[in-house]
Amino acid sequence: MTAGAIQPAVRATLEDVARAAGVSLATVDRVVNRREGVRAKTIARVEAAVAKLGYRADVAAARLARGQTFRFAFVLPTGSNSFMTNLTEQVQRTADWLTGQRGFIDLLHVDVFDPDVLAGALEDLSPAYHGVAVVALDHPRVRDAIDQLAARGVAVVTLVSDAPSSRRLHYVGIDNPAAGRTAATLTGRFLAGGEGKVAVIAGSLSLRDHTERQFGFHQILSSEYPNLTALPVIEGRDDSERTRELTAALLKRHADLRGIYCCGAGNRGIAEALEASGRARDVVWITHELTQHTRRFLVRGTLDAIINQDPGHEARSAARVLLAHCMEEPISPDQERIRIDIFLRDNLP
Amino acid sequence: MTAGAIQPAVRATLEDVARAAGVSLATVDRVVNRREGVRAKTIARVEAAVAKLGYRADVAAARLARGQTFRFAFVLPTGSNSFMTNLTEQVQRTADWLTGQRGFIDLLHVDVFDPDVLAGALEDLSPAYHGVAVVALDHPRVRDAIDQLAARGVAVVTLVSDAPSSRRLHYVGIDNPAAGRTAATLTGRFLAGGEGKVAVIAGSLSLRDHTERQFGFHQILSSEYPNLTALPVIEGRDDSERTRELTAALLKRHADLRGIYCCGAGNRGIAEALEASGRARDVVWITHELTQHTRRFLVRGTLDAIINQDPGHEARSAARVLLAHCMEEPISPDQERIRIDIFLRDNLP
DNA sequence: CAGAATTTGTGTTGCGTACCTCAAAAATTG
DNA sequence: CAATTTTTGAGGTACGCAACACAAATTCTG
Repeated sequence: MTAGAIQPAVRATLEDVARAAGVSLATVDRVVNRREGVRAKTIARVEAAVAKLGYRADVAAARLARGQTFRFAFVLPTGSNSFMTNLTEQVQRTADWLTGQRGFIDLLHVDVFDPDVLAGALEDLSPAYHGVAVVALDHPRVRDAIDQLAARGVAVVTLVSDAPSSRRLHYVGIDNPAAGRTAATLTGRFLAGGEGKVAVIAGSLSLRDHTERQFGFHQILSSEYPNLTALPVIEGRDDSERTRELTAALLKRHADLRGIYCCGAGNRGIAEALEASGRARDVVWITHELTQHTRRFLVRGTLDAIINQDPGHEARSAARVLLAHCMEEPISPDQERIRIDIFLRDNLP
Repeated sequence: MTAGAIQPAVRATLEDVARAAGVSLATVDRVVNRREGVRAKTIARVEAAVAKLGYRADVAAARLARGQTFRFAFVLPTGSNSFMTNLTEQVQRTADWLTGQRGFIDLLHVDVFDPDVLAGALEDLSPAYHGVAVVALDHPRVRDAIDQLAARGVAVVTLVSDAPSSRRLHYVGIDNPAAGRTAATLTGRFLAGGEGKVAVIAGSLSLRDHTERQFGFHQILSSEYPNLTALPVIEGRDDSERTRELTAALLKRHADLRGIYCCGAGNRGIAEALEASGRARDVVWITHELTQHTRRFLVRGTLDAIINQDPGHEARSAARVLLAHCMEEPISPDQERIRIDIFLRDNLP
């Protein structure tokens, strides 16, 4: 328990290992870097010394000596919804950090909603990139472009939105069906046994993440909360004005509308319609992504809960995964798993 | 939008800056490391060159050259509740990571519930430590021990449990009143308008985090959910068996018990009592910390929600804060803020 | 056992920065 | 303008490792 004698804060170096194993520095180097031409017996001796001294390569020195640098491209959507603006900002902060780690990020903005444009951008990418992070689209052309990059030896991670059957290295984002299920459970429980209708508003049903969310939502709603009836999914195209009109119509048509789940953007429209109707307090509204707007609606009580994915975590995780892959280092999956955050008024960060 | 001509992946070095500024390497070194004896005019020239070239020190090279190493002590509770076991494990993983960053962590276990023992341990700490992370206790002797460390120039961060009026550098942990409010909102909303009693079980009211949580809980419950009556707080001493007995008695005495909020440990006891009573589905039970046990209770439906703080984030954040302080680097507050996680069955990681 | 092949040792260089010394240049002062 | 102080330059060493060349020692082969 007590402090007692603490070990000196000095790490074993390659030289120490060489001395302990009774071999030369070059041999240790051959062993730790897995080069050819060392007898099995010697390898064992060196590895024993490594284990005994607890040798760990000094990453700073190693990187310096290697002099490698890595270039990554981050391909994000053009357009300006708050979440993507936020993500862009976080990617920039991550780029700053990476600069200190001998990594470089180029930020490209393309219209990711158009498969051809997105695929084209990926195909045009300079072969100088060691890795690419892309907000993907689950579409044959995009998958193909990703596979081509992978075939060229470029590490690809999908960000926020996945292309599951492609040869991407990793997906950095939340489990969207689970997010939908979470929204359904919150809706169902907040309405605790009451009856009525629940509306689901998506940006577009051609976006995989939106469909996955609404799938998860319906799954739980129908199995666990039979007293609630889901209305047919409405497509708001992530546009506030259009979403406002649709929501207003919905409220007018269904006097027994008890809940709204929005699995895309366009939240400002929903808030306006809800507040104008005077039913903001009676309708349970749950949406995705913490932004300056959704935060305000939540604090005000119009919005009941936010399902969130943290763009900062996502940007950093994508960079870490790419970097680790390039340096042939392992990644720890549960540190890279993106959480589905739930925010109520009380636990807003 | 297109890839076009990308910059070479080479960073500007100190030499580049020297050349661009038309001064020698030594002068650049004096400027960037804020040493004495450089004219204001020259400083400006160098800084202009730094800005123009976007020079950022190579952290790897800098660390290597400095050759500094840092020693930190992490003082955690003895005893074996799941959360603390988990935290210990995460501190060990953080220690692994830190080793690569020239930092060393010694793990000390003491009985943090005894202020004298904890204060004694802090006082006995070797002066060789550059920083200390401690699961603190808000008690005069402990505060004093922390202040003494701070006076000696040792950076102290409190971990999970704070000692607010001490001279600690930083608190790494959640906002406990907010966590209590979150629990109250969940309880209130899950019971949506129903009437009845709600029990609050704490480990001990002498633990600041527990009292803060129950304070937040009561605050929201009384103001927002007047239909729910909070019973007097019960102290389970974080002991499963004792908590089981208390819960069983509670369930027996109050037929209209609708909710249980446990702001400490001892959850296995609550689960047993609830399941034995056959009222697991009717009573909304909310507790803290995701562990193997609480996860099981949540999946099974006995438990309704978990308020969580991520021990991995906490351990890494504490290490980052200590390291940044030692290297006189700034920290970014919102990256170090520990989130209050809400886990339902659907969004379990 | 000679010759070839394999394994190991010695030695060097360079990565980008920190930190140091000493001398040279420039600015300031009397 | 000389003497003094301040500022700048030149140069070196060290950090721990990677990467390489080449020589020496060891083992294997015919």
